[in-house]
Amino acid sequence: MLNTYNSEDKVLVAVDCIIFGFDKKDLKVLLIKRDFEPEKGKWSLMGGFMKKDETLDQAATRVLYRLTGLHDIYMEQLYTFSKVDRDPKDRTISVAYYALINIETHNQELIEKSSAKWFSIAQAPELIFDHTRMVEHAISRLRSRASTKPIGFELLPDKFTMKQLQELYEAIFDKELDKRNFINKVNSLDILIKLDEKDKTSSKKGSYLYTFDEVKYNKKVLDGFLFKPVPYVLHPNNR
Amino acid sequence: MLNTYNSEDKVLVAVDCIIFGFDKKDLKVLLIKRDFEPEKGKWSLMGGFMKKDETLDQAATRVLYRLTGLHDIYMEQLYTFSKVDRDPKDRTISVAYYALINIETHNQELIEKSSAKWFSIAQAPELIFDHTRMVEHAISRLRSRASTKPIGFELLPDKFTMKQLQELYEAIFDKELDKRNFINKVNSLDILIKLDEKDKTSSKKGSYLYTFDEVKYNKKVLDGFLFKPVPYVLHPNNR
DNA sequence: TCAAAAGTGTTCACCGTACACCCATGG
DNA sequence: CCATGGGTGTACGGTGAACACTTTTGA
Repeated sequence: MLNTYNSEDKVLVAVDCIIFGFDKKDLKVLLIKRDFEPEKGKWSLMGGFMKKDETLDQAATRVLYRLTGLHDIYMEQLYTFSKVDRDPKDRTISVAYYALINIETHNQELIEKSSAKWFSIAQAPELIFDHTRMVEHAISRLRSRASTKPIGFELLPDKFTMKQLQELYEAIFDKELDKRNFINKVNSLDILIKLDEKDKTSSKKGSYLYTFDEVKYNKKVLDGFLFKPVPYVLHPNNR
Repeated sequence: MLNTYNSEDKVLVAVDCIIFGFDKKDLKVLLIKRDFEPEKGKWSLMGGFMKKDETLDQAATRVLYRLTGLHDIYMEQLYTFSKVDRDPKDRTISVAYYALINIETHNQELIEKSSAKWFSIAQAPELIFDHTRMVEHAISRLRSRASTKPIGFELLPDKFTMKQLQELYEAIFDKELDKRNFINKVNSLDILIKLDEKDKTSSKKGSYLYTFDEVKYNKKVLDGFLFKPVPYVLHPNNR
């Protein structure tokens, strides 16, 4: 019988998190030096195993909290990796999640305690198992998301300059953008609030600070701006 | 210790397949009437459990073959569902796959033996567990794929008319399209071969049959048409 | 000869892109 | 007063969307 619940086929389900941050001009990933076997001493993504009484989202949230001390992180399931020998110690599958955090707000102590470190994407070391593929996958996803929705506010401080926002997009797409076109585009979206404050750290004139207007943004998402993301709903009257 | 390989947390990993087909003017899903517990007698997706010595892709391929008798099916991993009580019998997680098949080529006997049936999307019955959500998710993904790559040739017979191709897109997006714009667009992609044959079943004049030009298509995918799908590769010199 | 489906082009609005100069200020 | 980064507008080409009439042929 093919549909039996055969407990011999039970496996461990790992959750691995690709944690993105942005600092100055660089898109970064948070990696840890493993202090346990297998592959002790090598760099890897932050991960853990899903417990029998939690969902994958809960497991990912738990892992992220353990490393960063942050709740309410922007997080999304990516893909499930299942090569039979991906983990030499035991048969596992791993569900990859990616997360976007403001690099200034996380808990520095926790990170040090976990021997974690931020790496610029281009300078990331080789990772254990299939973790390098996971990071590549996450960057692709981050790019396609950033093309359709204004992502990235999660990665910046509350107040930021247009320059910073532009540099973030340049880092995500690894491509230089035209200043005027970028600003025109962002302004046409009408989701930023221009503050009266200026940031004078990088020039004599100073540049205006902006914040993200969540109310307008949420309204736009519902109305479907950029693409219209028509979700398909079956049995809409019966949910 | 948080990173232990604790075998108490091992779970069964299901694979559920959303199998799409296209017939006349309707996008369809293949569903089975369960002849086993739990939820015996109800409609569900075709599924099975991943074995300890196979990958998820292999499990999905096996499940699809069991139901359709087909190899080399277009298939893609969708998302992993993990609500703790999603399956009342035992703790499981389920990795959803969607597949596109030509509705004329599958093995009719196998389908009947599995008490499976094709349903138009709009008339699909309520499904067990979280399967309805899986189908919704699959349709959303199918739409976003169909917006970026010409998908759909998998769903049509080898030779097809422009009308059929248009009706397929209309079914996927649940939206009427303009005949002239559609044809112009498809022709500008330059991935079809116009045959000398005509299909006379639906009109006196007859309409030309086309086939999909795989060589040109693959070349275009590599060159990146529509979107440029810049995949991100870490350590490109070291793979 | 006529009903029924197939086939075929043009116009217009909008969006993405390329591109260069003046402004404000602290040192 | 000048060097440094900040801020601003326009012109052009290409793409997506709207739109209607002629052709073929079997009944």
